[in-house]
Amino acid sequence: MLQISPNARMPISPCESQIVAASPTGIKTSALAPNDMISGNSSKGCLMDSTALQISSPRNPGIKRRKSQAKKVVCIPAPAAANSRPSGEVVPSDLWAWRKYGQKPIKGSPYPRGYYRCSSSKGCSARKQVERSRTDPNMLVITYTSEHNHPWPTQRNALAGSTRSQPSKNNGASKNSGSCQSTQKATGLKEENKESYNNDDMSPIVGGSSTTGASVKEEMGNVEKQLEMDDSEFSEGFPRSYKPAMPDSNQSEDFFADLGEIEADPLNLLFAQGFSSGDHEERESKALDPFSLFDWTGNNSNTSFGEDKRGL
DNA sequence: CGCTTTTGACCAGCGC
DNA sequence: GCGCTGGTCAAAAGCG
Ligand SMILES: [Zn+2]
Repeated sequence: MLQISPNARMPISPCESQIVAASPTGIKTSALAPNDMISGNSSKGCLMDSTALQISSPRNPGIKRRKSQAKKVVCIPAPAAANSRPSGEVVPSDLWAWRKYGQKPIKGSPYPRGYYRCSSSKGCSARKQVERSRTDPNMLVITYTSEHNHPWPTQRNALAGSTRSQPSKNNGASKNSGSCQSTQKATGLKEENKESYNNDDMSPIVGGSSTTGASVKEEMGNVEKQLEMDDSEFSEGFPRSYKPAMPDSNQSEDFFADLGEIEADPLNLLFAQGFSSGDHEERESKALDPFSLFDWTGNNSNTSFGEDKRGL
């Protein structure tokens, strides 16, 4: 599945320099406002993270991490433009299993935003929001919220699961609309090719920039409150000490939760691998090994990013 | 049979 | 108080 730049699209070099000086005042490093000024260019992935937001789960008001919600905004070049080639967009999300639980059009963006949740563990509160960059239709902005409380290997058996035919939608002719989209094995990440998603008054700038033309257009409203970030507690280190052997242990969960947020930034990994544009429906050759990943991760986080949460 | 995706409805929060 | 927006849940349907 993960092919390295199938379309002459060099292995994008993700600016994984998320450690941008998190100035508690004005970090306009474009680390937020995904639907606004993200992705200055459109050929490289940008990974910025750390965005403290004191938001308590709507459903569970009151229960919030001792720390603010850590958000990671990752901009990556979409494998396929929203109108480029209907081959099912598959983004090298992470190696985690995500289950889509919602999708809604976002004001200020012609593209909808998908809400994903970790399907690995029940207690895992890791969430992911995927939306196409407004300025760069070929750019996907993935916002990670919360962290996983379980080791990676939780990929479990994600077989089955499709449903690309709208249940109650006109065209009862049962067209071949969803001819054969294939089913992402590891629940990678896919996105439908929504054509013009006319929203309110914004013109569907679809197909604007195809690869690098990126004509960052202006924004309209809602770009005011954006300097409310003040967090510098990154937790990149992942307890590589863990081995794939704790599907869903409460203790582990608590444990993790306690140390706040840890993550192995699988993105890096995926970045390292390169991106792939949905080409075939039969991409299941996981070229990634949990072990490799782990090793990679551990090594990286432990060596490059340094670890603060070593207090386990 | 289990799991996933899809879509609408529901709810809370915020602004005015 | 109303309207808007964002986020989540729930039900239905399909696939392996
Ligand atoms: Zn998880």
